[in-house]
Amino acid sequence: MDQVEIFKALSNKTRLQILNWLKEPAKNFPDQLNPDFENVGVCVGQIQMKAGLSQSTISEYLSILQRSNLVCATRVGQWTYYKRNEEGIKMLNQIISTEL
Amino acid sequence: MDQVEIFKALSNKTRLQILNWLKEPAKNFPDQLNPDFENVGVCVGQIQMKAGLSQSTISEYLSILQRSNLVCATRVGQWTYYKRNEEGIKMLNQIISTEL
DNA sequence: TTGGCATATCGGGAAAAGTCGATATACATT
DNA sequence: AATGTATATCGACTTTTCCCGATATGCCAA
Repeated sequence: MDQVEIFKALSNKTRLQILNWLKEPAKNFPDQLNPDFENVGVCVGQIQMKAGLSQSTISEYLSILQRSNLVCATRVGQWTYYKRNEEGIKMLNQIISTEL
Repeated sequence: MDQVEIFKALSNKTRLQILNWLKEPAKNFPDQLNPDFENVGVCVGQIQMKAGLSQSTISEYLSILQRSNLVCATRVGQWTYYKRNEEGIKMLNQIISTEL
């Protein structure tokens, strides 16, 4: 994975916020309906409402984060749930502390 | 310092390379004339030659890195020497490992 | 199978970043 | 003072990013 792409993914206030919100889904998305959301993640609509940007924008932001392995997605029925990809984030930490 | 700005500063291949080159000035800038360059850093012209972009572009890139506390500058006569700001880079590591 | 949601993708307009050449500034030498 | 050199800043142009609304896709329920 290209380092530049990862940093680009992180170069946006909303995307950084999403990553942060997903640290504590229960706290940040109290209206979440899916009872299993702690495992599976938070659906796009919830994130969109919280971010206050358009549906298409948030959908794209999430796929940008996904391409950089910062979040991962699970499709369940008509919903796509996103959660942090702690593996990828850990790897980023290593890249930064060793290669930067 | 705004996290987004730091990530933007890192969202460019040449700027990442500069940061890396400055890890080992002696190795990466063998034509360096200033005998004290290990302490003071590498001058803009040397970095520009190595990067192969225009003088104005590199000058701006260096000030972008400086604004994010990733490098620091020392003016000596008509030269400006840049070196890594290890303090700032360490702080970035902390930001990333705690806040991301 | 038709309609209704949730999400993804497409096309576009506005803003920001990338990059250059030209010019300005600042210092050093004659 | 005049010239030369190193760096910074400016103005312009191109490419990329930021967002949006509209449309497409995929799934579910009636």
